[in-house]
Amino acid sequence: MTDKIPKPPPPDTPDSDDFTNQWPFELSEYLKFDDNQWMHDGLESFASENVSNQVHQVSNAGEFGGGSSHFEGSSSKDTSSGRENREVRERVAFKIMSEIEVLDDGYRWRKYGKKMVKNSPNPRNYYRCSVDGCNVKKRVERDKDDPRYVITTYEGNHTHPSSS
DNA sequence: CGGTTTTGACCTGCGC
DNA sequence: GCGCAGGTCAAAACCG
Repeated sequence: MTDKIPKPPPPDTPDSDDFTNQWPFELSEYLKFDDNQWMHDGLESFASENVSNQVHQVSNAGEFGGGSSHFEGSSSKDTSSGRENREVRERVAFKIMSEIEVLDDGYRWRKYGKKMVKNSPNPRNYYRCSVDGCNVKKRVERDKDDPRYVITTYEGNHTHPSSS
């Protein structure tokens, strides 16, 4: 990771406006927006089974900053068994056509785990923001149907300015 | 030297 | 109650 490669859309940041102005363009330069999509509800099912049939389109960069990416899929577990409902971590997943799995999005990610999913012959990588105080997590997995596609799932939002 | 990566083990939740 | 799948942590190795 030394090259300044385009990066996928960040989960959510106060500077989302800044991202909105750079990533969509850079991405299209290195990657192909053939079927990228947004998901928030069927994310799990999406990345687990039909990784190319649902979700929304991401042609609108304005959605990033204007619509504020506040996607939350799990937030209905507080009165189930006395379990506290910790902060609602927004989950955003993207499917992009790229040979690179982890793109430089301006943040430093530390890989903390790798797992082999049953539904895919490809392993799933788990990354975490190495910045202290920033508990953002990133999950990267290769599409089982299209190995040329990479599914990146962001969890949480950065609480610090991006480098660069 | 610091930070990061890597791999295996461990833990938790859910399903049957 | 046990098994499976997914997710996370930790110790060692490696890189710049």
